[in-house]
Amino acid sequence: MRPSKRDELVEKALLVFYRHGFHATGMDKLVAETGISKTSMYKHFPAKEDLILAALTLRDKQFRRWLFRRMEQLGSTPRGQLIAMFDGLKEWFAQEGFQGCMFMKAAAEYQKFSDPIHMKSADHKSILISYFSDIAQRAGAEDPDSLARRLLLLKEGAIVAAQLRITKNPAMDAKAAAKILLADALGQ
Amino acid sequence: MRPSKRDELVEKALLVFYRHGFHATGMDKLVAETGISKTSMYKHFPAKEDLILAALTLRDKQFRRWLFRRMEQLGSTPRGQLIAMFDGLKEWFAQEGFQGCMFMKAAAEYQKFSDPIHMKSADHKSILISYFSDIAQRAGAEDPDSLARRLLLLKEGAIVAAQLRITKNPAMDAKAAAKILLADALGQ
DNA sequence: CGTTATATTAACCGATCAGTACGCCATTCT
DNA sequence: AGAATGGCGTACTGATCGGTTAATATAACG
Repeated sequence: MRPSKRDELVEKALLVFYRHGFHATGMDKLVAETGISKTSMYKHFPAKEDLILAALTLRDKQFRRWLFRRMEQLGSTPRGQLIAMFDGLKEWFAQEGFQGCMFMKAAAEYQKFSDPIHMKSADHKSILISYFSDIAQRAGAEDPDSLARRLLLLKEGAIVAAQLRITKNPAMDAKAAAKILLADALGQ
Repeated sequence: MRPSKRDELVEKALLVFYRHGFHATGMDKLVAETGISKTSMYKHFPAKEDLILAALTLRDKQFRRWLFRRMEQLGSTPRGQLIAMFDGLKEWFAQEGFQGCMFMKAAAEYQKFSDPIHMKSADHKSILISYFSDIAQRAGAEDPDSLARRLLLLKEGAIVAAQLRITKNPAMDAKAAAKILLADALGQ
């Protein structure tokens, strides 16, 4: 099944938003970069906000699929998978075109908690916590939610550090810290 | 010398940028919110970017002064000060009008590493690391830089979590994690 | 009081913003 | 072949963007 014109638009818009930001990306620029006419865009999405939300939905799906799969590939045990997350992050940070977390940036530009874009960004992170918590429970953590929240802090911090390039290898810093936290939570 | 108009402008601009974002804040809106004429603004700052940089400089000074003082007040030992940072963060998160880290948001809107705004944001975080590292050394850490980087990850992660409200008490999650990392680094 | 320097209002600039109206052109149905 | 349909590019809308210009108002200082 060939990708529909709509999906093609969302995919390309996602890249442009990710690279240049949301407010900084005008619809005209989107037309120029995607080659899709403005009329078509507004036929699929009545407003820019709807297009942004669609892009975030796609990003959420893409990112989770990639991260979860990579964790499974790199880690053989539940504990190993949690630690492998940071190996996955390292790969992500090293990718050309890495520009930080799209949801963080979206929340930074649309700050109101009631804004659908902000809410969507928060949802993405909540889903990650649930996933981490499930694995933490299988790993035998006494308080899997607590461990999941701590690992999320390390992950988000590492992304910030990578985006700003304030440290050389934030993913491995986070990995080292995660090992210590895991040792504590799982009783070695 | 009477309080300069320039400082007044920067202070007010800082608040508006923090609350509404950078691209979303036009110069006309700044005129409306500060009561300062556009001509005066452009006399002090030749471009919007210069005003943003001045606001970030002020924010850097304000935030560091506040955080470092609070750490000294709440912690009596070097180790205690590092942990007290997260008590300080908790207070910050609870403040009305808390909207996340201004430098994160600035870096999110001005993504190019060569952009002065991005560089300024990264500088702020680097200074924090140095400060943490100094304290970590006084606390007797074997590798104070490494410990400082890990604590920064927790701090940045907590700010993200607080901004997005994805967990209830990110500052205390980070504090608990920090205690574990400190116990490991200081061999207690 | 007059001169000078500074701050103000307000209009204005071209460019761009999100969003819309319209006319061209190819396909399809008759 | 001819009419109708629907997708698409173009050009336009009023509003706002960052930034400038000119004339006026205010204050300081001799």
